[in-house]
Amino acid sequence: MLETHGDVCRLGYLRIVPCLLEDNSPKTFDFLAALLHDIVKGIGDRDLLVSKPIGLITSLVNARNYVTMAAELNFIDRKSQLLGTFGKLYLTTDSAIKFKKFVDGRESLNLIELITLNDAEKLFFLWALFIQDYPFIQMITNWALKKKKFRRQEAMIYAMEEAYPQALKKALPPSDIRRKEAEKFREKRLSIKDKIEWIKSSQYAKYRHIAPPRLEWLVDCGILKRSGRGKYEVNDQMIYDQQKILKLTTLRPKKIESYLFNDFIKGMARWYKQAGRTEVIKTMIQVYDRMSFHFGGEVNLTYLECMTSIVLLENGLIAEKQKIHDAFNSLALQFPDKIYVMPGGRNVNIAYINTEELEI
DNA sequence: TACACAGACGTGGTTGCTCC
DNA sequence: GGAGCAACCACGTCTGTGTA
Repeated sequence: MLETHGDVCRLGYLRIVPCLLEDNSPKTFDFLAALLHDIVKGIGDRDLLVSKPIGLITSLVNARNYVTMAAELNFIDRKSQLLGTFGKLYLTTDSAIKFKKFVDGRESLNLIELITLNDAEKLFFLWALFIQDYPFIQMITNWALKKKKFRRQEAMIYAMEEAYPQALKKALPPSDIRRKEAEKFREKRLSIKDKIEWIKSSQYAKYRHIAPPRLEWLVDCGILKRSGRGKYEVNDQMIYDQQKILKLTTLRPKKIESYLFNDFIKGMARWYKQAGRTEVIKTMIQVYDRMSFHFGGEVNLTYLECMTSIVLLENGLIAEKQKIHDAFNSLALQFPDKIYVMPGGRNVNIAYINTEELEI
């Protein structure tokens, strides 16, 4: 489960962080925040935005909160202060190229481009969030989809007094004091009769930092939309199948990748052209090259398949993970001396492709 | 028009690292 | 080992504004 700050509402900013770490030199969070703040502070076309989004970076302090969020999402590895797994994975997308150029000053972006995710990125962040914020984000998503239309206040009450204690129960040992505290949230809130006193309470401060960002992340991923100040509703224009999102909210982390990139992605097929075998293989090799650059020689086969699916989506094509897996296997049979899989422990398979000598 | 509350903007306390 | 400092975390509070 992620530790959050109420400011950190726009997922789009997180795409910049891996680009800042691509040189493979460790950077402190404060230094990264200063870089991030410097890069985005000049972009001031906020008035042009129809929806007036919240969570824009306006100060060094909230840039710092975005860097912390990047670490929570595993875009940054806290220990080494280098790229984390999801940071490395993001750098293998086509979309990352635009942000690398932006960071280097070779391309300029406006605020809309900076905070808006394309469909492939929405899927990428959905993946990262559902893995890293398990099971809290699942519960909130499930509640929101069933509720259809709601106010921020009621979402906060549900999130903090029902979902949060349940999520902590799954995430923390029974002895952990935070579990016991969370179970008393409702009782404590009801004991405060005066609304002003409630809003000034430390418990309300905690609510505001934990629940609202998650609603905004679901807006960025295209599942919810804002329908006024503090109001949300399910986005009826979303590219996903609502039933499939509901199913996604019931899965354990181990099942999420497989479901997201097989059944779930099928629900998006009406918007995309099916990828052919050649397109799948060409993209997979391209993604492999990018991944081996960031991960070293050892490329996790599951990640390779998921990222191939995402990069295909960026190019208007759709292919399920199973189809990509089959393409990999058939290629491995065709070129046994250039492509193979080696066991990497804990059921993780490492793919090796000698791309230099491979002719497709 | 009042006030409830959303959103912005900190800040004090804690942790952990480095150097002597 | 402990002092000093930087980095980091967990709330806290103020202001502006949408809504009843």
